[in-house]
Amino acid sequence: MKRTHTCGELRKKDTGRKVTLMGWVHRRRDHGGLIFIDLRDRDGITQVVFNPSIDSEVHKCAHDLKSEYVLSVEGDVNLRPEDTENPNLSTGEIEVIANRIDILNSSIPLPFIIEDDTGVAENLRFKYRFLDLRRSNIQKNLILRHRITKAVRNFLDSHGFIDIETPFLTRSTPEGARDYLVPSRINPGLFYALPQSPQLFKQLLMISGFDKYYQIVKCFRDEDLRSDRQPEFTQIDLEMSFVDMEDVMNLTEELMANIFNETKGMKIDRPFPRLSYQDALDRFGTDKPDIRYGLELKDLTDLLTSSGFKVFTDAIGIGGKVKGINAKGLAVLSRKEIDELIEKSKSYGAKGLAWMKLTDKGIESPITKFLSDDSIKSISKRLEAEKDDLLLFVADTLAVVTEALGRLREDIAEKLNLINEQEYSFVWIIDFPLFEYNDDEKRLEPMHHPFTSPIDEDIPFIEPEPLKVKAKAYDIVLNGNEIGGGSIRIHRKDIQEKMFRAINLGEEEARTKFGFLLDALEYGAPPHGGIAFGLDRLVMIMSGVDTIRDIIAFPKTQKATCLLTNAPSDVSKDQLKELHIKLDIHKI
RNA sequence: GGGGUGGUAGUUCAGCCCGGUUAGAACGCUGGCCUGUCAAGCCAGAGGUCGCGGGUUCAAGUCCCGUCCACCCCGCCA
Repeated sequence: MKRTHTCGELRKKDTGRKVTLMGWVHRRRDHGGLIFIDLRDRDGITQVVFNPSIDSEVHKCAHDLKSEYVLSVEGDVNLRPEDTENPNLSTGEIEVIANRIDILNSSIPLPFIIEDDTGVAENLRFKYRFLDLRRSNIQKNLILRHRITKAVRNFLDSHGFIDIETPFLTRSTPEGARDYLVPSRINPGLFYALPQSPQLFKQLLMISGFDKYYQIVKCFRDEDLRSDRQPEFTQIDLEMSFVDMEDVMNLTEELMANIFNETKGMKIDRPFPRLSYQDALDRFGTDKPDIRYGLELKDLTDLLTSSGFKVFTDAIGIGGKVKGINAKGLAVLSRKEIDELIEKSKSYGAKGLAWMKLTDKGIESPITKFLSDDSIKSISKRLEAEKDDLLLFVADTLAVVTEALGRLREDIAEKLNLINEQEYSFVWIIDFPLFEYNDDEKRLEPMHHPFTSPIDEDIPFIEPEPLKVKAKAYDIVLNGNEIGGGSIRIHRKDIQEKMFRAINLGEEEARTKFGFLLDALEYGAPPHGGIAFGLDRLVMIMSGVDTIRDIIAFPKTQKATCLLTNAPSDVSKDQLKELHIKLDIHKI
């Protein structure tokens, strides 16, 4: 009992061969006489024909087959009769005339049909994920994922990187996301934390002299979920010694080009364009811009300081800004559609959205009466407005204007169909500030993480003017998704201490939390830096799906539960006792 | 923690605004007919805790309140 071929393999040239196929009954078409079975495995579908005049016993057996029965079928490869070929199947020129059938297993009726374009609710799919994963488009995604990680390993191996595992049971770190904790049975009252990333370990490996390290590794963050965020996710993590930013960025570009070439046969243009953090915000309203389309934000503040429109002048008066975008050709929008845009802008934090239509009848707008002809002209010029365009304006604090217009820009790109789904457009974001001010907690925080190196010439300003200091950090953005980020690290103890002082991390606290790193920095730490990529997001984009749940075999729901296994679950009193844990749950 | 969408047959949905007959459709399932289909076709049939709890009413799938689940978003995610 051995299969000779998979269900996606047989072609015209195999005509006449005796073959054995194994797979699942995908579909049955019973004509009373002839019975057709689509036999499916992960490789494809082959039509099997049961003809009563060839073997009545086998034909009778085929009569009882149901969806998802598992079969072994022996038969002859037959060139399909003229006009019965199926161009939708890779095996569509042939069929297998069965002369023997073994039912390897039966199946009870399914909760849903196994088909690519399923309309089935996700909660049902996740409860029966083992059936959901039989769908070929999900299998395709996971196979692409496999090919991507294989390409990554081949590439990094050939460039001298060594795959080293780092612990999952490690210590909690003070900053960053909430940790997943694991109680220690042997050390009552103490906890491990699952790593949010292998950051500190990979730096230690550099200090150990491994020079080039990589790992494709699970990371854990106990934060709320989104369509592109799961509590456990996978990073392609790498670190190199004796390098500067250019080396890491160059290697990254080569790696990405290699992945696309190996898995999709696509050439990726290099070098990737670069945007400073500030330019990204100014021009696109986000630090992860989708640069497949224009629709850039333009600052109009200088043109409107003395306009007669109170909404604009009031915002400018308190130090705010007025910015606009040109929704090319959208003057056709109805009043109702514009109202929808206004509603959207409000949900993005703006107080309102001013607009101006350029029609063949002239300018149509509720605000022109407050503006002089000159300022209308200069606004139009700056936004490169032409007939049929729709101009949109937001006036508020810079942060609100940026956020609202940045997100409106994405909505409009979608409305205007400006997004080419076949295009993959990388961009580097650089020149990040080293620190940002946390308004809620009234303190300075590292923008990236506390081990990020400042640029050399800014080192003297770390303490006197920390917000002016730029970091040796870089994010890589693909089609509007942040897919990776990294930095050159601090390798000198004195600078690391300055950094901790700047974020008000006391010497004692720093010692407790990172003493091992500070110690290690004193024993000849080489200059080093690296980057980590979100594998799930990369695979999601390359698969053309819009949630990472579709490229993870067993994903969790938005409440971080697994509908298949029902995790998380109760544990026994004994288990808790052994861990010295008492529950204290506040019910409403 | 907050805002939004959805939950009716195994599945996908209609019915809900405007309460009132036996809650419908398609697909799937079961049985029958059928020798070139590939979403096979034709005929017949079975199948419902209208998410759950409470309220209003002569009467609730439909109105009101609460709650659970899934999804989208904000906060959060160095």
